[in-house]
Amino acid sequence: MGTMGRPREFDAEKALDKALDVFWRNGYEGASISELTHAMGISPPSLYAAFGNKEKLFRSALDRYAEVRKQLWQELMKEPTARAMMARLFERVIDFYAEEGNPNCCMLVKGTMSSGDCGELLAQHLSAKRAESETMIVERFRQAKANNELPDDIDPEDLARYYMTVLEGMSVRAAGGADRKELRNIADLAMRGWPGK
Amino acid sequence: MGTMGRPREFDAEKALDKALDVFWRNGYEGASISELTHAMGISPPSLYAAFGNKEKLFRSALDRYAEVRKQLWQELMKEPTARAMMARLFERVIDFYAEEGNPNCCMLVKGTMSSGDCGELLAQHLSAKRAESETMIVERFRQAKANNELPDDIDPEDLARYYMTVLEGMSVRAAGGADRKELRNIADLAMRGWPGK
DNA sequence: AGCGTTCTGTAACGAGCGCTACAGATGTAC
DNA sequence: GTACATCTGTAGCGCTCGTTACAGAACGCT
Repeated sequence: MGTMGRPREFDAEKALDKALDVFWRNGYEGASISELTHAMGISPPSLYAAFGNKEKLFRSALDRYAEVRKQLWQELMKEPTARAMMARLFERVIDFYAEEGNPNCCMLVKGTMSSGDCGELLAQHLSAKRAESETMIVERFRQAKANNELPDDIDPEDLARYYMTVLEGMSVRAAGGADRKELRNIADLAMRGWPGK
Repeated sequence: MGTMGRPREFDAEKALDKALDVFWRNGYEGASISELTHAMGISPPSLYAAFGNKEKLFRSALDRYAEVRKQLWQELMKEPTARAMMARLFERVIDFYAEEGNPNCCMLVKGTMSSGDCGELLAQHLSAKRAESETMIVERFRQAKANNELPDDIDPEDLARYYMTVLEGMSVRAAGGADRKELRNIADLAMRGWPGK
């Protein structure tokens, strides 16, 4: 069997990327089907046949966003020290938020704040995605502690949560119009507070 | 002239407080007129006669939110040192975010992330409100620097922006389900990074 | 060729949105 | 009392939302 019937005339992955862009910019509720179909270059029935419905499409877009982000972060974990890793992560994130083409925010943060009542399950999905990134940092910090890079009274989980919080705060600032310089100042002060032995 | 015609049968301030609660919990787009009127205990025409339209109602609710918040913060500025002020501010904000009845977030942060295309002017209004709070901290830090509480190479504006960012990040975490203990850990690490001389 | 399967666009569904026309109710001014 | 001004609820406006019925088009299979 396999490929029976009329084949689809659009690239599902490219269409998903377009949908991701719309969701990222407007949030879940702010993105309408008509705007999505227009950006994706397909008609509503094609969208529903390929992605189920609006919520499933959002989840797919979210998975794609998280996947790309995870891949970018993964590289940084190889930095020789946890401190260097964190400094580079700040740089990366600043570039990401300040980049012209992008919406100036993290999609996961935006989704968390604007999910509202649009589905408790959706909020859980978002929470899980954020936790994935945080876990990467936790593990890097555990490794750092084993290497004696961190004071004894610092819990890797707490420290990871703290720096994730700063990053999430920076996303709010960026969405509010903060420029590259302001973001860099924030990152500098965060790194200045790095726990000394 | 003055009071001609039939007098209104509801308390406009109490109705505004109810509207604030709905907007706070659901955001601007997520709050429907029917939900608002139901919570406020009035009918749509009364709402429009008293508050203009949905956007103006939101702005009024926002002003009220910011006013209360500003008043709470103002007290803390009297703390003897900037460091003590900041520590107390963290406590206050944690209580605020962890309080049962409240939505677990800052309305200004939520509004900033979920405004989307619902009006550029609205985003500016939100931005101005956030700036007001930040200015309070900047001035307290300026005063602290004059008192030699802060290192020479620390700019009060930068430091205020940094701590505001942490607070905004904490709002994101709280919205994502963080409990009091997690928030306290974040605040502790932020205060641990307080710039030493 | 003919059939079954799947994709395509058009066009529309019911529901909810923000908002308001309207008529009745309730106050002041004369 | 009569006239005017304002608030009140009902009922509905036009619109957009997410979603789908439907008919036609494009493929593999026999």
